[in-house]
Amino acid sequence: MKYWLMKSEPDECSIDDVLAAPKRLTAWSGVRNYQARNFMRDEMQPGDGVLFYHSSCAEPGIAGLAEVASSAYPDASQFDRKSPYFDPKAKKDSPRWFNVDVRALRKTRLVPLAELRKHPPLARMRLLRPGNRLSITPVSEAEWNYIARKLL
DNA sequence: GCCAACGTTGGC
DNA sequence: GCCAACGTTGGC
Repeated sequence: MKYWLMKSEPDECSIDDVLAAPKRLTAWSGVRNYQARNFMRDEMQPGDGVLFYHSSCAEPGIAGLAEVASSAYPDASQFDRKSPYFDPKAKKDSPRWFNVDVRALRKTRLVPLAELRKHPPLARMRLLRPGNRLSITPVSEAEWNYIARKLL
């Protein structure tokens, strides 16, 4: 069992949106970064823990808890000409992009990015590294436990 | 809206 | 395989 932090823009898909969705599930499609793709395709397992993070908004931070709900499968949006995530180089028989399904578990209080930075045990979190832009980052078990017990 | 950091593209 | 140009991310 592993732990992850996954960023979503709340204007596009907030924790409330996923909680309100059928079965509280959403396909985590649209990821177009190879490192993030590889995490989903190669390392994620159903049941892995997910910190649901709101990015590119007034108050960026952790907004909820979720879990990985499927193994990875080809991202449908890469083949959809009308989608902003359409990729003309992707082929049906050799997809470039993959995604997992994510199930929302519950909303938490909003733990702002600025607050996360104040906690020394979290100083090495991938999310907090200078210049980090990855939309999916691994979270260590120690980081996960600290956040779950002390910050949520 | 700005801008720094980063990833990708494509010419050579 | 290098690297400049370009596009994107995302906090502020």
